[in-house]
Amino acid sequence: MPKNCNFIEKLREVGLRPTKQRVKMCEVLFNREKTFHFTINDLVKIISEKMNEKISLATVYNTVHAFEKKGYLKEISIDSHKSYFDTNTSAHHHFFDEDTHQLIDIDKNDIDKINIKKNISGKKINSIEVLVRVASDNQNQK
Amino acid sequence: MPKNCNFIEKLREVGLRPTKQRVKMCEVLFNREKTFHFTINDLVKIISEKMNEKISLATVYNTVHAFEKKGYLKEISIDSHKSYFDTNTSAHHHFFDEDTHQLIDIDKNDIDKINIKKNISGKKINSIEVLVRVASDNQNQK
DNA sequence: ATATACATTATAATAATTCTAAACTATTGA
DNA sequence: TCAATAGTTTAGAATTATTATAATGTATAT
Ligand SMILES: [Mn+2]
Ligand SMILES: [Mn+2]
Ligand SMILES: [Zn+2]
Ligand SMILES: [Zn+2]
Repeated sequence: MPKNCNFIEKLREVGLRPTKQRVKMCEVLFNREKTFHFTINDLVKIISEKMNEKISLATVYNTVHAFEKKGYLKEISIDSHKSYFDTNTSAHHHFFDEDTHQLIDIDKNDIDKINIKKNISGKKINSIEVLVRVASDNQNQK
Repeated sequence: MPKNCNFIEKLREVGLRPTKQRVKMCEVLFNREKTFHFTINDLVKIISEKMNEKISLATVYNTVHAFEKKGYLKEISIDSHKSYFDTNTSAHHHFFDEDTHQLIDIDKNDIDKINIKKNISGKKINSIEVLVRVASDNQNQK
């Protein structure tokens, strides 16, 4: 019944000890319907608001990186000044809203397949990702 | 005859005083045939090796940002831990070589036009950029 | 030339991230 | 069970990249 059981097993599967802190973070990160994009600061804020216990900043960093290494999270580069993370770990495309600084996944069906005609010799393609920067359309002013 | 004249005028055009340091940086950045991708550290190293005079780190930061604001440079996000800059200021696509951490422009003709079928309502698209991560193809081992 | 606004510089301050080492906890197996 | 062990958390220190400060220097317009 406690949905935590999922997470305890999930953590064990990849060899991470299911500590209180890690299970708590799993709940915040993975008990969601939609992809979650966040910065470390977002996450610390959410945890300290939603939960009543304290968690160390170092632990949030450690845990995010542990999850990243185990394939539960992915780091996204849109802004060289901040680290964004993503619960969608597959190669995928994003809108980046320059007004709100929000990342939004682009549905696979909403973009035509990308075709690279010429690659670099001796190299293989690991991923192809598109970043679409959007901002509010201010043509609708009188 | 001195190619600096270009840069002195170029700087004046956008209202930047053509100081010794700025002209020097222009030479390093824009006296090239191909697009130049660099980090601030790269640039400081190049200047201090190629030139004989000292330049302050703060000036390099200031000048890069001044050039960025005036449209001579563009910041590129591939790695949330480092700021990369690009002398190609148009919206364009990149290979990122994960072995060497080198950025390489993708020629416009080497990629099909990207088509986004569904946009976010009330937002206009500012740019569409593709990042292709590549790495050495290690299938060619005996 | 002079005045003025703008730039450069060394250094200090800030912010994000990582390190350290001591205290704590989950797991193992006697 | 219950220690022994390996792994984890934590507060705070250290590191790194970047930005701010404020004194000094320089370009430009009279
Ligand atoms: Mn990282
Ligand atoms: Mn920047
Ligand atoms: Zn995403
Ligand atoms: Zn480029």
